[in-house]
Amino acid sequence: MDKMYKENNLSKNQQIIFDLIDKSSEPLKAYTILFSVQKKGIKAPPQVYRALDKLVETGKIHKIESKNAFVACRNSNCEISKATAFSICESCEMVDEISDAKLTKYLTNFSDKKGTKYKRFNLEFFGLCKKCK
Amino acid sequence: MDKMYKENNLSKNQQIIFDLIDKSSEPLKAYTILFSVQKKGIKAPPQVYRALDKLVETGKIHKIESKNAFVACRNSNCEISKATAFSICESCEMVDEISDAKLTKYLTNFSDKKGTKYKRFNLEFFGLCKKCK
DNA sequence: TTTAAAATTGTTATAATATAACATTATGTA
DNA sequence: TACATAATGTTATATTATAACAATTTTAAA
Repeated sequence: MDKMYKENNLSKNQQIIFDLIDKSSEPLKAYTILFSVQKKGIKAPPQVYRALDKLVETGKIHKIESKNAFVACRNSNCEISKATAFSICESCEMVDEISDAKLTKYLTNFSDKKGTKYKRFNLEFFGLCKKCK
Repeated sequence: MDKMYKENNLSKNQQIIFDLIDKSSEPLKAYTILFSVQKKGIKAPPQVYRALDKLVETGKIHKIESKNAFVACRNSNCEISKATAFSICESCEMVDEISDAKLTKYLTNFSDKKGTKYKRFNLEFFGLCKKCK
């Protein structure tokens, strides 16, 4: 097969899975992804999980830990997932990535009582979205 | 059996499982808990998960979402888990609950660009703990 | 341009995490 | 008491994730 993934940095499976997540209006779970991409030849869980791992690692997607689901990164400032924040609707399950420079700065600079700073954080806010209120 | 759990508000299984988590120096996973309490008559996953659910609901423990593991609440100010923050060591897996009034206030009052406030948040900081640095 | 290392893929099996469903017993309260 | 609610016990199964190994593709260095 011709060098299929030179100009961008995603491999075939990574691209297929990223496109799916990127187009989705809601977080996608690994097995939902698996079922969706079986017609494209991705047939087994490890293929999905490996692509997901790589996409998380490179900051193209984020894992919503409380939901075991994945969303495309919408925040060019999250610096490869060192500083992620999300709002999650408890009713409709909608997830939005929060891009708030002040919040990022506050948390990135946060140090605990012993003066320890952290390399990375993940913040999940829960409530009702506009629609569900 | 005599009313075994009147004076406190935990049932037998809940108490057994809470005690185990409370004494642990590290987050415990559901199946680790299951193996530990089998000699006490708790034999099946649903018994563990039900107790965990209740303990989370009542704020006695918290779930560390990035690890699928549980720690006892060390922060009387988290108000039944409406405002939780943890520091997590990426090397030794140690988890500490952060009790920081300013941080709690900042995040509790946080509203996004549309002015939406949230009911609850969970924040996980990652880095190296004192020992591992 | 070979060629070797690294990354990616394909595949089977299985591990780890979590819940459904239903019967039974214990507890709190009218 | 007696009823409702909460908790328990049990079996089965659903969901999420990784181990292990073989093969292919890509990258980059010699």
